[in-house]
Amino acid sequence: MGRSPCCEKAHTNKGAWTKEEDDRLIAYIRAHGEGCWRSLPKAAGLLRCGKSCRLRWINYLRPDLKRGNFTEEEDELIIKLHSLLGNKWSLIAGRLPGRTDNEIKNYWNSWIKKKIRKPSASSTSITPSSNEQNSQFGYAQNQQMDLLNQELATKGQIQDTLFPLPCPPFMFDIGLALEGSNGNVDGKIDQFLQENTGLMNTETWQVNQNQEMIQPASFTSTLDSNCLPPLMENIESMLPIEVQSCSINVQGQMTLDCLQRNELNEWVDTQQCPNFYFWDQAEGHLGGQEIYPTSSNMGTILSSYPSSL
DNA sequence: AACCGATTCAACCGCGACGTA
DNA sequence: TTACGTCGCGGTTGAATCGGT
Repeated sequence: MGRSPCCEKAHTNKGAWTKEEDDRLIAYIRAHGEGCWRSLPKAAGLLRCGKSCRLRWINYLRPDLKRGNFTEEEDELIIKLHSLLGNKWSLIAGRLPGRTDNEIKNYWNSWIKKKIRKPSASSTSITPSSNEQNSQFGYAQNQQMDLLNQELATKGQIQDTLFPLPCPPFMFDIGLALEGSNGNVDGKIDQFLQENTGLMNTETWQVNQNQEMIQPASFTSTLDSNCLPPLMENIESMLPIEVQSCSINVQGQMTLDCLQRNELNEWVDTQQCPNFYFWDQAEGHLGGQEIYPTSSNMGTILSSYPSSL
């Protein structure tokens, strides 16, 4: 026994919406407002699933939608937000008035594909990763990765956006950051962006001199089609013993949960998750709170662990 | 003009989160 | 605590369109 269907599929239309259906939906929502999508189709005289109505309205019919190409500013913002939020399209869309999560997702996916497929003369070697997700593309993953990285490294504006920090870039789990935010998601994201994009200035990060600065073009490891840049740096060469997952609570305080490396590696292996960044001996401030590598010589922040599971 | 591969984007699907009884 | 209903999200699909030959 599975989940009951969200609507009576036998009596619902699927596929492209007609002008008449659009008109009915618009008229109904103008008269009654959004909400109660399940009952809306019947009330509006539509032979559509409630979910379909919601999607049509949100992605296409809403009067406040901005149509047309993305501006450079929007481009930059999307990249910046994606580097922080990952595939949280709805959160990203929330920062771009008039844009929908679906639109941004499509845009991102086509943009990344374009980047990956762009030909290039050179191709430096990349250590093949054992991660099986590398094979999810039907082509030479490593080479394409390299091309992408080269492009990113040479595209000044985007690079500045992606790597504005004197410290290694990394990703946070915004979900954790927002935990307990009591609905003030916008405020938290604003705060989060301020703290982590423009943002973390030179004073706030002091990377150990022995720590080789990570250059964008040197990215190795995995990349899925939805995540840029790849943020796992040579996990096999990590020094390790002990790593920590990092989350930020609503007060901006860091919560560090220690994980054994084995445990981490096991988890990483099971994930198709390039959203990690590791670094040694990083110290600095985050969320107004000082960060120091703890007992081990490796201060590591994991993004997305394990809350996104 | 016709064909065909590439790209775009609207729509669908399944699942998790959340509220409520 | 559990079961159920609803909503919203993210991944995926496939039809339409574009662009090259």
